[in-house]
Amino acid sequence: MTLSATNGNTAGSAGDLPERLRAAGLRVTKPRLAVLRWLAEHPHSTADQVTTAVRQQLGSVSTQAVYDVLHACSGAGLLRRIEPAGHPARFETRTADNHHHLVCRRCGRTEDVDCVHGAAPCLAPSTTAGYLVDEAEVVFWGYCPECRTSAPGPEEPSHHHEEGRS
Amino acid sequence: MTLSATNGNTAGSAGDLPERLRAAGLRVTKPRLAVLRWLAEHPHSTADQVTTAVRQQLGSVSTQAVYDVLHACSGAGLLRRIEPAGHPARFETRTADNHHHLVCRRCGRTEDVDCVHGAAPCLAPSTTAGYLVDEAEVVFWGYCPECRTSAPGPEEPSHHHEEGRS
DNA sequence: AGTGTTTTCTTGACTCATTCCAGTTTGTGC
DNA sequence: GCACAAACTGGAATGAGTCAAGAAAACACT
Repeated sequence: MTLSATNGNTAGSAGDLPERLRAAGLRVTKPRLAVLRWLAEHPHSTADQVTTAVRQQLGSVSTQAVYDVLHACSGAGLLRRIEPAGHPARFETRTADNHHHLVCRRCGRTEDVDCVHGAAPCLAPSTTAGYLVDEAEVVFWGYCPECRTSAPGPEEPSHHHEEGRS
Repeated sequence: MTLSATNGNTAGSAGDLPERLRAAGLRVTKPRLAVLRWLAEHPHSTADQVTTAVRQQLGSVSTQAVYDVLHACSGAGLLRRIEPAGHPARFETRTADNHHHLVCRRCGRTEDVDCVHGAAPCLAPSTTAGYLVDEAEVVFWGYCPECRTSAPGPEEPSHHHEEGRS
């Protein structure tokens, strides 16, 4: 753990990962670095995708380790977890700004969407029913470019419901 | 299985359920009536809660039957399914209007929220990345009145069957 | 009403994402 | 270097939901 430092941070997208981990009070381990590095370049990956990628890099990593890393980093604010209904959870490194997501109903592909008003215009429900609201999550559902053109696959139970939304 | 019919529709809150089922092209069965009747009075119930309730009314109903009813009615537009991240799916009978939801992070309790004041803004993502967007889902996360006051313990499974209130 | 056909319900096994457990390894502060 | 706690391994388990084959019931028609 001495000479290999070289900091081969080619992308340099997320700065020093070890530093950020330490700053968050987390130990610097190979699985964590690999997970964070992967997600920095491949946002919105599922736990499964992360696991596959990390295994290719490190040789062998247990499923549990990946979930643990994802949880630890999510809790520490290094990662954000998004769970589109009907799809496995996805993770991203963009945690600072408030943005929403665009999710493909069919393949689950997810993209970031900045809120039109920049800030958080959606954070004001008309009635809170006594709830202490701390977050407004907005998900735009649709079909990604690829799924739009490809034939109607297995997913897609023919929802023929088109309501003008509000 | 003969005389017990008597049509004891005491509640009759949502109009003629059999009529609505037929209008939707679905057969009128006891499980379906029971599920719809329960959901009309207990919106945002989980499949498990519905199953428990229906079993108390009809004696015995299979899990599969409940899921089938929920699916059939969702597909026919009689029910709407909501899947808050990290919580089992919930169902409601309000399908006509477009409204959003307020979900308790701890117990999953869900309430309706009429459209946000400036509703339209969020329905127009700044970038669609080529997606064909057909729905904007808004979920307000927070803590319900009960969970706000109760101990700040971690997640509470709260498998309370038959929550007969609302 | 009786019959037939289609849809719906039952039972039970199964998938998938995720978590729990017990034991071992590894990073970090001393 | 040493020790301890945090992190990882491997495997089994959980919970929500689905699939499949056969039995039962609902609707339609005579």
